[in-house]
Amino acid sequence: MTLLFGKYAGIDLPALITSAMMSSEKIKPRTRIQKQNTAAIMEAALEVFSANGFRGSTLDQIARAAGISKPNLLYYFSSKKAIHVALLSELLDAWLYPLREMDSNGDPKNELMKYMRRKLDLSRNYPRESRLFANEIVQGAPRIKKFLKGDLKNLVDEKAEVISGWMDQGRIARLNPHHLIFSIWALTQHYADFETQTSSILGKESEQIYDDAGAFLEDIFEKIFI
Amino acid sequence: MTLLFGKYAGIDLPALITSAMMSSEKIKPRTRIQKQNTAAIMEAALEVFSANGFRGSTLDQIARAAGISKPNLLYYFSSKKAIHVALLSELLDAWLYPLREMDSNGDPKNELMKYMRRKLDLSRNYPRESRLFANEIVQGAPRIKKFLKGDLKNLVDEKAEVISGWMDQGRIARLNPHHLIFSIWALTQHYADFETQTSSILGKESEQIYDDAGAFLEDIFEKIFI
DNA sequence: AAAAAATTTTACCATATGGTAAAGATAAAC
DNA sequence: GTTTATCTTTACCATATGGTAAAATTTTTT
Repeated sequence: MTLLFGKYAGIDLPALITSAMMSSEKIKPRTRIQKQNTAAIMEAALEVFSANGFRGSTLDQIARAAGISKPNLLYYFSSKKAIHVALLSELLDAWLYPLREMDSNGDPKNELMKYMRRKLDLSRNYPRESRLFANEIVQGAPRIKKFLKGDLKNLVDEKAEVISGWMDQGRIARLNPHHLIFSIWALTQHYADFETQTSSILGKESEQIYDDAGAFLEDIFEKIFI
Repeated sequence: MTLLFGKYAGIDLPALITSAMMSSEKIKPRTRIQKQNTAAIMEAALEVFSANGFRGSTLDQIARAAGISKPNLLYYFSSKKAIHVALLSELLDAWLYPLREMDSNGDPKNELMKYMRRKLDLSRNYPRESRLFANEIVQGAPRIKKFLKGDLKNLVDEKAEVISGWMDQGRIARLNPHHLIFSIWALTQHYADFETQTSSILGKESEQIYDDAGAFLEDIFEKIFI
């Protein structure tokens, strides 16, 4: 089950699903078969793209994973690129959500901790989505540069402003607010994106690693915010 | 200039270069031409692989970047895979180096800070190497799993033991030592691997970003270690 | 049940790509 | 200067891959 068609760290996201579908290829699947097949394709594409990157993935792989033939797949999406774009645009909306939720009227430390926990939950529950994103960024974000410089930059700037305000009021330690946000991203996404590495080193179950990571991140951010 | 053929965050690494060359295709380039061409190929391959991943890169691209023909490239390396493996095995030795340098007899906070600074320097001075590594890990580390579970795990376990000792002695805050090491990796590599993202958001020069990142990381680790 | 619309399959195709064979050209050794 | 070893180019090839056309099938509508 992909992020967008399901729940999202415990929160329903019907609005996001709708907006995502609009930007997808077929403007809103009508029939039962269309709904079923596009969902299967998206799920398969997430699996394949997140594991192999865009160029490392083939239409045959995706079609096989979706349980349909390649020409049939191309009946639903006009090209390989179109599937990738559809997946990413779904993801991006969802990716912004937890940061958007950060409440300027809430308790600063509490709000930041909540954001950190949500991001870690995303890594834990949606590692494939995280890796899809990571693959795209590491390779220069050819398809989502506009998003990075637009919606993402705007939101981050806005929230950095909020955090900066909290710092001015002395309610939280003075730090570079942009880099503080980056640090939350880096520390949480690392567990999804570099899972192969952490699990190779720790030799533990994924669940145990995330529990330990959660405790560790609580510990250090507790100190950082003071 | 690649990491291995040059300097390494200010430190000469002749030993690493030698050991890396041994594991390369042609067991030690003899002639002037061989030396020149293998160097050009490695440099070109680093550029291309780090930007596009393994499957996203073509021999034609690498050959063009190296200024030679594809068949000529294959005179020096038996396959695409061989170039990739040669690049990675060069990198891995160098990658371990700063952690190996962490001295159990030094001052704990000082040693950890030094390690953090070196890792950030690596991101700053060798972002392509960092992205080559990131590409490989994100996609499940098909070619270096053995390294992760072997040399890397051993070294990390050993150093985690050292850090744990420091914590036992109360010379540094009690934290999960493995995750502490991961946090240094995550926070420093993020600036190389996700450079597209950070620069899109900040809209600043890379040098400025790294200066700010350095100051930020000093700030937070100062707190974390207490 | 017939007609219309939607879906799936079969049979292809053009291009890209990793790789090879062998002849030709250079450079090094004697 | 000739021989030998190294290096480079030309001409290929087999396979993989993204994508298309059109017939065949299934589903929906009337």
